[in-house]
Amino acid sequence: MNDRIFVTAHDVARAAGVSQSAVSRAFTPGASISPDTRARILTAADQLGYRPNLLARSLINGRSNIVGVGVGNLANPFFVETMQLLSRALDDAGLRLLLFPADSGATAEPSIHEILHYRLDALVLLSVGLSSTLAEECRRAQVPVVLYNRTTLDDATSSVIGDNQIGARTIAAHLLAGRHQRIAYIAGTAGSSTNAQREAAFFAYLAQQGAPAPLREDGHYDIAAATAATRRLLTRPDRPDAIFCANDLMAIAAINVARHEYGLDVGREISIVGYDDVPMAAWPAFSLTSYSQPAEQMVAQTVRLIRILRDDPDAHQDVIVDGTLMLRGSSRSVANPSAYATTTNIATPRPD
Amino acid sequence: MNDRIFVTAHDVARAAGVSQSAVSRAFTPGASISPDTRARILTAADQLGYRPNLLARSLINGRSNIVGVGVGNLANPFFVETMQLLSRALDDAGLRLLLFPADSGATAEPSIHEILHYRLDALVLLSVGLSSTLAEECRRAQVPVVLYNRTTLDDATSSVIGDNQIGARTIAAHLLAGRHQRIAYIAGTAGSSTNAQREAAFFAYLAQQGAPAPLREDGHYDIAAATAATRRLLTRPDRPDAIFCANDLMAIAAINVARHEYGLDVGREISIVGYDDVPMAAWPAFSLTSYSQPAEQMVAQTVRLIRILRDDPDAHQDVIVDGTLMLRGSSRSVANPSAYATTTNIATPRPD
DNA sequence: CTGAAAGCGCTAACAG
DNA sequence: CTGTTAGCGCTTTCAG
Repeated sequence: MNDRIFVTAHDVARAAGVSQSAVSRAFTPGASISPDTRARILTAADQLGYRPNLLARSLINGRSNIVGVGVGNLANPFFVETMQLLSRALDDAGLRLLLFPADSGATAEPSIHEILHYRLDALVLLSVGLSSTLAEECRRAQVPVVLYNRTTLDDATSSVIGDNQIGARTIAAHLLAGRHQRIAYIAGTAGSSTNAQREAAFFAYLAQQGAPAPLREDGHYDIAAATAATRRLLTRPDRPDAIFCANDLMAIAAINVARHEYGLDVGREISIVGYDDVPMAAWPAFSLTSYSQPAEQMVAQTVRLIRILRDDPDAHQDVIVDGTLMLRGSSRSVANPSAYATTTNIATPRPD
Repeated sequence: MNDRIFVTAHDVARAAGVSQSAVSRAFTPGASISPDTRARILTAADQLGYRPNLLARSLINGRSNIVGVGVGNLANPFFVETMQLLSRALDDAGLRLLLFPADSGATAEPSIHEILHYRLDALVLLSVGLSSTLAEECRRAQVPVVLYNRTTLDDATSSVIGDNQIGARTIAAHLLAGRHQRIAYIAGTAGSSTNAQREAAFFAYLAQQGAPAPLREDGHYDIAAATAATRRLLTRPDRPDAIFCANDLMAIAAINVARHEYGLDVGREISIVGYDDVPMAAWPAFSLTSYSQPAEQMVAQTVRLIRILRDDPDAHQDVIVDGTLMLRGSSRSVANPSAYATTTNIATPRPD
């Protein structure tokens, strides 16, 4: 066993000729201590290389300033972007980010059970489902949970999501306005609330407008599955002339297949639309029309919720953030996009 | 202030009619306790929803089982892949991953100074430089440092890197074998050891083979900068017919520019080669020839180092992991690749 | 095998 | 403003 010997507040106290609690005060922002002794202590501390042990501090005030973050699958750039923003936002809020891997599926990995043993200020689940046993464990451990890009019927957990209803409806309207005849939908993971909401709203809007029910394939929010799904669609005799993929990752897979395997002119012979508006969507290689989920705002809301829940664990709420349909080359252009922009934003960005 | 009340070992002890230390033993793997009382304690603990407080435990045994990970920029998919693998690998090793954002530059964010106050078992820096002050702080805090995809002259820090020398030489040989006339290099971040090593080896090999010195532009491992660099290169009257980009992210930016802005047939009119072999490189949209850095092996080595350093902080070592040149469509094909494969692996993978 | 007791390093009243 | 005194929740001798 490695025996690391650390400099403690006692050592500093002895060196500075003060009590150990004086050392503590010297390192506590608003504590009452004379500038003189404080300076002396800080000098001694610096010489000895002293750093207050945050574990001990957390043990006392009962909170660790640590937020647990469970991430399922970083293959989706939307979550990468989110991680990036979240780590900075938490940092700015003085919170540490304890990361743990989770299955994208409904249940989280066993390790989360252990992670809960830290006195987490909150637990954020990025597109990871909350199993009922995990919810129960968090309740017991008194760790507030924030679901990101996911919702649950459980009333006691907070969530931050984009407006999947409006997003899917706007995309449906966009495709109808483009006079597409055979529309298809490539679905995300079956159990996910994002897919459930997008799919329901998409199908409902089309039905409501008197359009035929779209074709449907499963893509599981996964490149390989979406690739296979696209192949199935494009091999059909009644090949669709428009595909709405439940996220950008799958849409990019679909573009790859349509263009490189079937030689289709994406944007003319077939329209492909995604969801999330990941940075890659703007690349000329894809120029993907996509409904944006503003990660920056969603992260800001997440941190806001965490700060509230830290002080009042029962103040759970659900936040819905607006998005925008980013019109790009992968979908057939329409004369007047704003004609169907009754409920949401639509933008025609210039390529980067 | 929110006052969360937690179940402690005392509560369980009272409920089970044993001493508090018995409760501790019940939760300590190899402790001497009768199966009978152990079972009784576990039952009581379960009923009360008791979880041992890991902060208190860490306070005693002096180690937190937490590894700090500093990440500069997740725009590069290589680091995303690494993060994914690393979080799982650490999890399997029973270690927690405390993430903090860092500048890609030489110095890490201020927050790292605070993160060091936890009793970290180790600190991993993903392609983030180690400033001398940070190194000094880690030494004082007795936190062993592992540099990932980076080296430093500092003898007291460990590192895990790919073989940049061989990689760059292999790429140079590949381009020469393809009879390219005007070769260019788009460099990564100036201060980074990866760029320094790749650039030096690339230039040295070309010179050694009697080839003219390549053109050179700065790409800073950044999409926007690499895009601009490529434009500068392709606008020249003596446009290069081959570009080696110091990583895949920049190579993909270069492909985008060459193909969509200059209408070039990448792989015939111009060869573009990257470094890292990120998953995207295999997509048909890019089909990027690239020298692989096997993230899986590099992560495994990193975790191995951490486990060693946990017990012996002075056991620093530098690990170099082999890569493979993945030949794809973005570079002019060569009759017999193995002809110049004197020092490394070369593969011609099938597209996914 | 078990309980009592002594801390891990720090903060937070409490007197002075 | 400062030192003293209790602990935070747990592990770990040390007796029994």
